[in-house]
Amino acid sequence: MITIQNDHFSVKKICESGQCFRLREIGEERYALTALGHYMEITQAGNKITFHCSQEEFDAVWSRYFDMETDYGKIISSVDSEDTYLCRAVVDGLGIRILHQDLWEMIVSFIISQQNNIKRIRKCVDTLCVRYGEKRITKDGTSYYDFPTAEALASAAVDDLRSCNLGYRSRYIHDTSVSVAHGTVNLEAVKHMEYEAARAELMKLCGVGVKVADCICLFALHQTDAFPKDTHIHRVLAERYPEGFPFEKYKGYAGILQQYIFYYDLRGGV
DNA sequence: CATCAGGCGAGAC
DNA sequence: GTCTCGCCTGAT
Repeated sequence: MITIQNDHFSVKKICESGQCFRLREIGEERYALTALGHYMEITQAGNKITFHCSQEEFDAVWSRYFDMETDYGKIISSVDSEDTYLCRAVVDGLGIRILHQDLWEMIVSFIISQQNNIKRIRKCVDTLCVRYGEKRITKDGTSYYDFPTAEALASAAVDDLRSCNLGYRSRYIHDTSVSVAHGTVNLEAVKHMEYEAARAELMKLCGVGVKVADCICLFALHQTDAFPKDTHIHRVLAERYPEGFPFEKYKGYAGILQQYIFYYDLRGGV
């Protein structure tokens, strides 16, 4: 178990920002994360974060997952001081990070996310994991489920998926799982593509449109130019940036700012 | 009882 | 290319 101090790391805000549906609060300042075939608990008091894992596991798995190489202070200080809305958003979201999550998991999660709310998205994802994921048990006896593989989901009947309360997204998940399991869309290749190519390739998947593809690019491929525009972002851009959002000022990381704006708006920021 | 939640696909034009 | 419409389900 290792403890670090970092002003730009808030498990709570990462959890609330809705990019990861398998990070959940399990107690006072205590969180459980299931990702990349691992389970880990995290506790945080102020800027002190404790990862309940070995140093080796942290270095091998979580350091990259939590994007520890990126200097979020630098990003925040680069915000135009005259852009008072964006300044308020980044201050409110201090501690948010863009995770490096699993590509397949993000594809399925964000197909589920359309016309859906975070609470129900979590429930749907959990159900899929319990029904189709591998069950595992940690050294201290905590059981958890891996995210199901494309093959596992592809072999499920659409009606079985429907009974996971996926609604009309059941067919999308089924068709997409088949495409990936059969290699019609090669995810290993997608991982090595540039942003535009990856986005276009992902949109070949059923249920993946512009917005979902951008979420996948941002949260799995760490393509920080990707700027997912959902209904919240559309409204904020129309209200706050009638002349257009200044993408040229934030080339290479506008997507990270999108996440601050999304989180700020979600919490009722004005 | 309506409406809506981090859209998308299909069909019309 | 752009527009419209219908869509599962649960929360409010």
